[in-house]
Amino acid sequence: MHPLIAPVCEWYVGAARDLPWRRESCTPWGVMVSEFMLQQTPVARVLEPWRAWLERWPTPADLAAEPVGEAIRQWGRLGYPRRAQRLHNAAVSITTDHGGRVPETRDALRALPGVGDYTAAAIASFAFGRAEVVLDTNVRRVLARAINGDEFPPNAVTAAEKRLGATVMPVDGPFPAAMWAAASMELGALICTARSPACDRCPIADSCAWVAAGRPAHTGPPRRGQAFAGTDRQVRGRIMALLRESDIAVPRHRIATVWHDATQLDRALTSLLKDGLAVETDAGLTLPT
DNA sequence: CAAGCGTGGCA
DNA sequence: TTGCCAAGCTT
Repeated sequence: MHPLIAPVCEWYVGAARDLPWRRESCTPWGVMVSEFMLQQTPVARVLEPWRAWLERWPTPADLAAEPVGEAIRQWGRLGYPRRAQRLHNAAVSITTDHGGRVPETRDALRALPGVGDYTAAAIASFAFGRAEVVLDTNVRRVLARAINGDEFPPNAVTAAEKRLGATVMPVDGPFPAAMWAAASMELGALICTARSPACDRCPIADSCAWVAAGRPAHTGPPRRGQAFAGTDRQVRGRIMALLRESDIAVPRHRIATVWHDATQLDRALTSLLKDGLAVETDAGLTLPT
């Protein structure tokens, strides 16, 4: 057993947040919805939308029975509305191809729209207790610091990180792999954070390679940021907000009021139509049916 | 594989 | 204030 496992898991027992998708009563579908919503979105902003979503659609079949536009509308301001579209598509696939039950294996999960390596491993682990290497941004940062002595992991997941994750994951012993996955994520979220790590409260600070090295600043390629103001993303966001709030088709002249640059507006709208996040009728634009 | 994809809070 | 960051996925 890797020496990090016991202290991190024991810390987790006393420090874990009581998140609704971690409760025993939460269904695999509830776990899956949480994972989609948490992709690039903080926990605090997911709590209420998650509750409302599960109340409206308690099973994949409930969601699959409605138009994808309803999923996009219900998604609200969570951001990246294509996640709602893909979650709906995944619900349809689960209903038609998996008997209405969320698949249990990483490979079957990975085949669903919107489910990548991380989300497949996370659902298999948290919903079904399977032993999978769960590599999210938190775990990657914990491993980068504690084992490699780097402040931050590489920009994209590397083969070396996957090997390291597999090496550290417990195979037997007192701490299940799924517990390690949740505990190492929680450590990254609460203690070993990106901006201001609380090493004074960290259960593995005394064996952390980064702390031992004097917490050196990140070297190597700059971490890519995300511009937003003035980008097509911002324009798309404004258009989608308009469509979500309207029960009827929104004419193009009303769409035009949300952005000053007609060229950029047209580019954004065209991309939304291409992505299937909006559709055009004679009366104007609507969410897809 | 680097770039594109929303949104809001916090340092 | 502005930039960074938040349980990533797809092409």
